[in-house]
Amino acid sequence: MEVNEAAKLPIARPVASRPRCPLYKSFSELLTGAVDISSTNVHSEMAITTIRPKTIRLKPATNHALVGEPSSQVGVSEAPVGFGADNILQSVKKPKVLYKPIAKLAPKKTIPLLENKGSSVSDQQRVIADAEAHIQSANEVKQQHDPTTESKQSLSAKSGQDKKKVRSTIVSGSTEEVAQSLINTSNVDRPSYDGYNWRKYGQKQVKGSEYPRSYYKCTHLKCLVKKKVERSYDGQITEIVYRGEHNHPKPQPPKRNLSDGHRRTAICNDTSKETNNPAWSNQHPQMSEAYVCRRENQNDGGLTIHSSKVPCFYDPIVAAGMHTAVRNSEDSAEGSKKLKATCDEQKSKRRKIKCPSSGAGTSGESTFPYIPNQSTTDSEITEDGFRWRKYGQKVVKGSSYPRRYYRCISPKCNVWKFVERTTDDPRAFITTYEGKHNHGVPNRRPNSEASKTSSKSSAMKEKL
DNA sequence: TTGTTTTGACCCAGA
DNA sequence: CTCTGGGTCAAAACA
Repeated sequence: MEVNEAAKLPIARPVASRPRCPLYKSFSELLTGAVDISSTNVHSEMAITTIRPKTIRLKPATNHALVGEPSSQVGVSEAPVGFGADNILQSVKKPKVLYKPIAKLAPKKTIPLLENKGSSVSDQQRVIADAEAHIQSANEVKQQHDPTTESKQSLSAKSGQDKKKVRSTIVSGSTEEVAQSLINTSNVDRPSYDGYNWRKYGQKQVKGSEYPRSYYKCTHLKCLVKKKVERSYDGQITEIVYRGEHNHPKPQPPKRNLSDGHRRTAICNDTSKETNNPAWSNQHPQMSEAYVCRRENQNDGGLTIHSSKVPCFYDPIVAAGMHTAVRNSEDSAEGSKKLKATCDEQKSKRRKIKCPSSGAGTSGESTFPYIPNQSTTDSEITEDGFRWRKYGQKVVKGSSYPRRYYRCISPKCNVWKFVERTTDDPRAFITTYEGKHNHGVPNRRPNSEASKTSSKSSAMKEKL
């Protein structure tokens, strides 16, 4: 006790403040990234960080910061994709660096720097995020790479690549077609992701997870829709859970495009910019439920949906992407800033909105929403590391494709998910997860198929 | 000036 | 009743 007290003295309460340096992302992000990148360094740094009077954030000396950190961030956010680990390391080494860049979405503003040093950070991030988001949202791309392997690779090797490369990588990971679709989609704005604008109203470190969970509200005045973004303890997957239903049309993405257009261009050919987005949003205009998008490669031409714990090669990316995806809405929010005109949503300062029905939509509960008539007890699916059993499928209004429902086969686990095809592209799927696994991933795939099998066995063991 | 993000604190439900 | 943890609030800091 005494010791603690003593220790406390020097420690001031951290004050909520934003990092001025683009390099430094939000704490959560940083934390996340740090974890992803190198737990070791992170820890040490973290320790240092903990004892700070205030949250110290370096101001972005645009120059220096950008050089090392942005990249690092970039790397982080797209670590797999982008910058070399060196950069990251450098940033880490910096004495002042309180936070280690984490593989995560760059704070809106870092992205541009990353990609186009000329453009604003936010742009870049957006771009990246968008791209990823699009990718994800647009289609769940198959990833040929073993998730696990991927993640590792992403951390180390990928860091050296450009974001573009990253994207390409992603693409490559999936079939070329997919990749292209991804690219194209990626070109598109994020907003298209879900097409709504969101405001982050909270973030919390969730027990059992290395990554914080973020809470977002729809910025629309009368809209009570909320969503939360979460990453698995592996940090591999991001989970987006939507609650409630939007009682308003989606904000128009277009302006955003204009403003962001150049970025996108940078990232990809912005041929479809807005258009692409629409794909997703249009197709799922009313999805107010929880969705999680994951990519996975499949040879069958069908998409494999990663459920919540798929370690993706660029997990960070995926996560980031997921994040971004999730953040599309957020992005849009940002875009909305600039484009506010577009959005009818005028946000009043923090209004207290209580989500009446957090349970609205599917997300509220963990019970399985859909009880299949059909006795479709398809085989188990282990795409995300968890084992799923298809228990039904039905056609949802607004969608021309049937939605397939799966639930975790773990006896005590109420987690369920449904996969919905979003576009004409058979590989494009949106996976919505509901609930949280009350158990670990059966097995973590090391790398390859072999690992898969082994993982299965391990999973079985765990179950036992 | 206004909206967004960060983040510790608070509230409440469940164990 | 207490403890734990998730969800939300709201001041401060920023853009």
